[in-house]
Amino acid sequence: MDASTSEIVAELFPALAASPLLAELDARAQTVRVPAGGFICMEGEACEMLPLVAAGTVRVFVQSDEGREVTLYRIQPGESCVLTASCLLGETAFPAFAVAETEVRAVVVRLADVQTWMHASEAWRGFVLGLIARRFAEVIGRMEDLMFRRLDARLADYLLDAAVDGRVTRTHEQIATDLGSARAVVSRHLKALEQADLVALDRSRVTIHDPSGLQALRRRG
Amino acid sequence: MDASTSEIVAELFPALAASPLLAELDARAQTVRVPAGGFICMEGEACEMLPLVAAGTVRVFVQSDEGREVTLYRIQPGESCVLTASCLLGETAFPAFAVAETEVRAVVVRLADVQTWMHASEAWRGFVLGLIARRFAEVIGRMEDLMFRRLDARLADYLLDAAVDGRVTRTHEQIATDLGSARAVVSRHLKALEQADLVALDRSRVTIHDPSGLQALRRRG
DNA sequence: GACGCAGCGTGACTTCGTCACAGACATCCG
DNA sequence: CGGATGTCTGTGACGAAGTCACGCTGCGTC
Repeated sequence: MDASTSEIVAELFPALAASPLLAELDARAQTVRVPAGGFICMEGEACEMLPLVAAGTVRVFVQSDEGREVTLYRIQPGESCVLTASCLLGETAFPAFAVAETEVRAVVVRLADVQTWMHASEAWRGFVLGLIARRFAEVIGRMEDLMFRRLDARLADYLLDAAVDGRVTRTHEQIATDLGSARAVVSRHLKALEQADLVALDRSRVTIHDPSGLQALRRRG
Repeated sequence: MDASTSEIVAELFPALAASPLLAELDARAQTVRVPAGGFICMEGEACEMLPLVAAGTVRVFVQSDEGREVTLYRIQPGESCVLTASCLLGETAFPAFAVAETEVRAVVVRLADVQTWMHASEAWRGFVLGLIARRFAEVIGRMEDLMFRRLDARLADYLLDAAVDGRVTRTHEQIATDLGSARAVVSRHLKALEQADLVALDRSRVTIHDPSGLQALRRRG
């Protein structure tokens, strides 16, 4: 069953639930579904819609000619694709890829409405600006991480963060693209962690045995 | 001799020269000078001022604990420190360092005025949003560059770009921090370029002998 | 069971960052 | 002029990480 635009906004985007804007959103925005694996926006495209994610997650990443990838960040429910907003407002081409990781439900706002409300609504303005600003800082932090920290530290971090019930159910390939590394390198590091009795390895799964041991790896090189 | 705020804005920030805003700027903004090497903003600081650069250049970079640096971008006259704007608007801490490379003259706008004009002036809003959006895209492009291209390609690019009259008057150390690499590595690559007769090396200077040879290195690798 | 495929393990090699140290050059000063 | 000091550069040795290639294993399908 689908929630209406105003229900979604009221629940997940409380900053936008002020009365004049909420009515506008209800009248002019639509809700859409994107299947898992669907493209939200491609590199070099002009953007025409701003999606406010209601359910599911979107992965935003850059990709090299040879196919190597680096995940920039993920968009969670209650957030928006600020790169889209950014290229709407700066009139630049979208500099990355955005793909639905799971099925995504989103409220989409047309370019013209984005602009209109930037001028008319203080709530909208604050919402969009805040998102862009926080993502900008986040991406810069990610860059520091990628450039300055060693892979074993980042891997330990990642495993602790991505674990559900002490398990990370992802392939080495997926882990590598999230970390901006290569599959073979991740496999080697995971093997080393296994030999140090910090984790156990199965097909598409890493089970954490010693969280505090991983914790110790997070800081140092 | 110093130009007045309104003269600077009229010349370098034409987008802001519309009449009501220009008068406000003239009344409420100040011009400042920062000596070469002076800090504009430090990592983790809250920002209170937005500088609009009128003369000189500002280098914005991130730094590791061990002192390695990566230059994110440079602010030229007519531009502004959008990271400052971004953390004003998103209420996040400044995620990098900004240092004057040469003496810098700038019009500074107080936080309160930045906010007020975001609401009141369409010209101001468009100016700030456009700057943030373009920088965001630029930083992501930089990240792709750092992660995916080999150093010799980036070095060739850099030399062609930074050359004035076929000469780059910088130390290997400076080149390395701009490229996000290490001095010794840059020295080695430059030596290789010299042995291939593409450049000549002197103390604090690289002279380009074969631009098209460098050009050929830009893409591949 | 044979086959195909996705996921993983591993060795050989290259690129790059780190560390250490030595030589070359500039500037300042006695 | 000659030495002292500091900056800049060259280079070797090493480790960390990316690339390439190949083979193995578990698991589904026919």
